[in-house]
Amino acid sequence: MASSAADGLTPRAREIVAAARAVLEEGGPEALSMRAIAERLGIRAPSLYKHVPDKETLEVALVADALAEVAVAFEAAAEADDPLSAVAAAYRAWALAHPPLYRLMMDRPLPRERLPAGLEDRAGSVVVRATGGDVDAARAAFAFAHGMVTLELNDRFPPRADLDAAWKRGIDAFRPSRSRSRAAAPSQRRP
Amino acid sequence: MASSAADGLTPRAREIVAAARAVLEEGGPEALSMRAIAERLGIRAPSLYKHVPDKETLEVALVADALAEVAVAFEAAAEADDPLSAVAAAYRAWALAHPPLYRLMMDRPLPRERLPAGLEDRAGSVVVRATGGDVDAARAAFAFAHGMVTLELNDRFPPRADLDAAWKRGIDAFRPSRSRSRAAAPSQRRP
DNA sequence: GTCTATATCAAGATAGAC
DNA sequence: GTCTATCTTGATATAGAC
Repeated sequence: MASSAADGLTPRAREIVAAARAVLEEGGPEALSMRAIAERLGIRAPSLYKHVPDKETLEVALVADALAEVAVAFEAAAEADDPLSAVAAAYRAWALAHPPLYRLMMDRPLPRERLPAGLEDRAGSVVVRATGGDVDAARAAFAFAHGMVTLELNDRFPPRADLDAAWKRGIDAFRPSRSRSRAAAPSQRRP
Repeated sequence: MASSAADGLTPRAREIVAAARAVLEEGGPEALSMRAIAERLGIRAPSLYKHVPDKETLEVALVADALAEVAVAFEAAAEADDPLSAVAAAYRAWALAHPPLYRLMMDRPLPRERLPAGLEDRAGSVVVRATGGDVDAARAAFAFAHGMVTLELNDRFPPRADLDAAWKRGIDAFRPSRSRSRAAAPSQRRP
């Protein structure tokens, strides 16, 4: 649950990030105001600015923490017998456990220049390995998983839709397998 | 470009919806304020409320128009030799041509009770037919396409990523085909 | 490190005159 | 059908005292 400490944040700033996360996860994106974060800490909003320059810094910290957590979950799942299924399951589970944080992480371009170096690639390389090195399949699988999660979170499927079956159908489509034949040779370039 | 007229909106209200759409498409979601809509019409914001009850009604109308446009594009694409590829291409093209409208349509639950009856199903049934009646494949393909589009719109892929190849890889995975074998029999239920 | 007071801005919406 | 004036709310952020 906690996060890495390799960022440039003071201990008090990390407490503020933790409060921000709690506010976000409990109240959604609209609830994430400097006032609400301060209130959760028992202080006033202006006091936050002694520890954090602005709200955007908090959001970047939340995104970095989320990415790191997903990467950790992926690396654990990659050890399974069926890595692609396990990674997909980990992705789905994390997203459904943290909907507002997932949206904060995914609903806009990544602030790459403000993120720890290599963080983005950690999760990505796990997926490429899980598709047997096929980067096109890895990107397609990523898109599939992201699409399934957001459609699920946004209640876009019919009420009785069998989402487990849809997940399985998608994962099967991108799993490296001797039994699946395709016309063109799969691309084996590395990320 | 225009929209259906089967809604309960007066002609003046439809002009307001059109202005709202222009504001949204040109300025993004944050720009969509009642003030900005009014300004585009050369009037003041309070005047809008003589024609439209509130802002949410405008957003619902925009979503309904967007859904109808996508359905029309789908129905045209369904006539192609390779329906699934054509429908996917139509989806991608529409989304990339209207990013803020696409997000407005997709980034939250559908206001189903305020939408014209059957509108949601029109696009959905085209996809199910394009996957040969396999609803799991249809849902997976929908998720794949939605994921690709949003990741593309949000610049989440590496700068040099070959997205055309990823699209092809995904579509190939969900196309009904004699050459593709799977363990379990595909579900043939109808939506 | 926290406070109060305040600046600044912008949003949705209503009342009532014309 | 449009206007002005206004209400209400809520946001980020700064200044400066304690």
